[in-house]
Amino acid sequence: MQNHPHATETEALLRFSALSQETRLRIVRLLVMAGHDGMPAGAIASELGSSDSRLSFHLSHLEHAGLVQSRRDGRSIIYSVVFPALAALSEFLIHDCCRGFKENNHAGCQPESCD
Amino acid sequence: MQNHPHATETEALLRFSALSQETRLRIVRLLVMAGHDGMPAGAIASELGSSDSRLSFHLSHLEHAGLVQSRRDGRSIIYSVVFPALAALSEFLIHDCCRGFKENNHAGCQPESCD
DNA sequence: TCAATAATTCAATAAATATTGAAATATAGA
DNA sequence: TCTATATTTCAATATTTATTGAATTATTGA
Repeated sequence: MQNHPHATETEALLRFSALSQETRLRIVRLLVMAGHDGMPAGAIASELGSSDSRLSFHLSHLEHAGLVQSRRDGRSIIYSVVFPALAALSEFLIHDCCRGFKENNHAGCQPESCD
Repeated sequence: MQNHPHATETEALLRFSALSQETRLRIVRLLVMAGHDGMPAGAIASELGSSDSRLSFHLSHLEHAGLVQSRRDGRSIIYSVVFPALAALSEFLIHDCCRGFKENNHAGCQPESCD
């Protein structure tokens, strides 16, 4: 991963791009629910009704973007979500919210806070 | 906008897709900093060093996705960010975090919270 | 080692998205 | 009304991204 508390622009682009595809967005949401245990690729495929090769393509896309990680367990490859990457993504978006007037409250920046 | 506290999947896809382009991501970040005052299209274009027609294309893409809104002020069209749409996007991602065990703490779901 | 299971890779094709510059629309002020 | 300013629209082209199914790699247990 990274040292930075905020993702770089390139990372953020890669990650938003990864999330902008139906199957991949569903994978991430499924894995968020699965928590740190994760799920084997095959289970994700059958849950989402996708072919193995299609899933594999999307999983490696997500992994390349740093949004999910994988580990082998026997014949299965278990995928799980990288929570800090998701958190960094919202941070990146709301960075310096409203001209930085609320510098200590980025994550919670609300429209009414910006008056 | 919407009644739902969480964006629908279709909305989320549209929004992530809108954010997965360099110029558009920069526009959103610029507008987040500008706060509720917003910025005229031309000022955004010169700030980002983009042609007018390119900016216009990306701004209408963002507006269609519900991430920015526009109002006319004289000859200028002022764009500003739709903060609730940004907030709903992270909510959508982290929805039912870790099998919903932490149902009252979605936004703050951390990897170590999921054990 | 052999057969079965789990997942990935590859190449061809299909589909979606971005860029460019010229033309069009809308507003403001002289 | 005329001209300048601000922005959008359009069509052609270029680029990126997704899908499919067959072939490949890796692991397990008999």
